[in-house]
Amino acid sequence: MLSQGLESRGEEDIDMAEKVRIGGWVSEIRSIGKIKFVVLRTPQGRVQLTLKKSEVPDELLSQIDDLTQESVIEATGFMSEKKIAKAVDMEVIPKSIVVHSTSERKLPLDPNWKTPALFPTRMNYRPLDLRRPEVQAIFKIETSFLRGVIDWLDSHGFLMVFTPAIIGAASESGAEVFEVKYFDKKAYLRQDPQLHRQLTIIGGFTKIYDVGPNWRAEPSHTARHISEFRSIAVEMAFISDEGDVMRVEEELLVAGLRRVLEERSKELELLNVDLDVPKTPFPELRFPEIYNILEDLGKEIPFGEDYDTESEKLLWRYAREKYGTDFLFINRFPFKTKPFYVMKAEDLWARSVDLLYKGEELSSGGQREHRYEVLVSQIREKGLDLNSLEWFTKFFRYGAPPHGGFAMGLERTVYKMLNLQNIREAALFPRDVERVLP
RNA sequence: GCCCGGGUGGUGUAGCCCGGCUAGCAUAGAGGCCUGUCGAGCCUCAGACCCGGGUUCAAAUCCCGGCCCGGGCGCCA
Repeated sequence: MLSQGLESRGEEDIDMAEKVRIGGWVSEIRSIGKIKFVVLRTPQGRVQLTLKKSEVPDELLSQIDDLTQESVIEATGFMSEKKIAKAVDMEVIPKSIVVHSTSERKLPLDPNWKTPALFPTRMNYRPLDLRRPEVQAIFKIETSFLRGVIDWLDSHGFLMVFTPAIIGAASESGAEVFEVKYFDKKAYLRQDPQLHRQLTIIGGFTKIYDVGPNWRAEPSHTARHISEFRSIAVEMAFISDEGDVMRVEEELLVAGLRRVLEERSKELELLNVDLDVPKTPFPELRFPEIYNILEDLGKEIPFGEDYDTESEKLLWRYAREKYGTDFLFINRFPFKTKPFYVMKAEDLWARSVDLLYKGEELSSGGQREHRYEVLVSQIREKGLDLNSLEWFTKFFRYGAPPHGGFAMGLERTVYKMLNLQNIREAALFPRDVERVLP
């Protein structure tokens, strides 16, 4: 039989005449002479068990003597008639206590956060770190955001699909991928579900999305990169141009943010985050005008070249001042800096769109090239090997609609939304160059 | 891949520049006192210089190497 969740069990029992059964992690134990307090972290909030020597059996009191912080216990008792404790959500007079698990006394980090632990310590002992309400808030918000996005996509006719995570050919330019042994062959973990989304479109599904993991073997040492991340990847057919893709992207973001505001006001408050639903459409800046804007901001980028990280920050502040938003589309990147599959707008510029959020790249996308001959000539232009991409390009010989899409990094979005110091905060068990455990 | 910074009790820090008494503080831990809330308080105890080599009468402190970690750039989500 499946064990019942603590949350539902507790709520049921409350209905039955103030008798409660409540389980949780011991957050504090205080002994004041002939009265003892145990504060639990529970799904219902912070719950104080109050044990007065005159009111509870001696066995219970001696049980408390051996209790340690972070042990897991379940108590049965009654709601206190008057709640004297101010700093907790509920006060309970226990009748019995079951100790499920005793924690060691010296903790590698303190979930009560009296002495804040450093980042590596937190990640080394992530399960204890996750017990902190502020940390849990991040993942509750993440879930609500994703749910809002998915509901929007579903209600707008997008089909949820799952494209493969193991791919037989390193996509594009042989960028940094993780190699895996695949029977007697080599295979790779996908860095993006991009190419298979396109093939799914060629398969006749005209509106799809794929939420799943991606891996990058880039040795990035920054606060905004992890080696494994989730993306919300959308692809749609019969678009008139990349603008259609941008409209979907901003609406889906708004739907996600709106859901967060609806469901997670407590968590936002806990994290001290002011969240607004941005106005649509988001402002859009295009190359080559970007060069002039940057020059006015004191940044010179050679014509035809990509901009850098500093430019992203400059453009954010520029857009904030001019349009009052943290979201900004950058369109028409130089074709030479983009992959072979993007559609050109003119010879030099691509229908290739990034979405910046508070100065960082949330997503990349745009319109893809669907014409076989053009695709092949772009592969030649990039100096790539036609044969190695044939597994992908050959399907374009049998009917491909105009299409486009984007991939939005989930952890990145949450990291920027909540003004976190590090993207790793938005991953339960982050993977990076230094870390694959726990 | 390139560059910068850092490793001191369980946790978090001071000390390092300018080498020298028993390595300071906070918090957590152990023990004691207290019948209400508070990050409760007070008293006692225990607990640390990443590893290896060098310089020196003397190294947490200076030098070299290693290991581990954080960040910036590049690349990207």
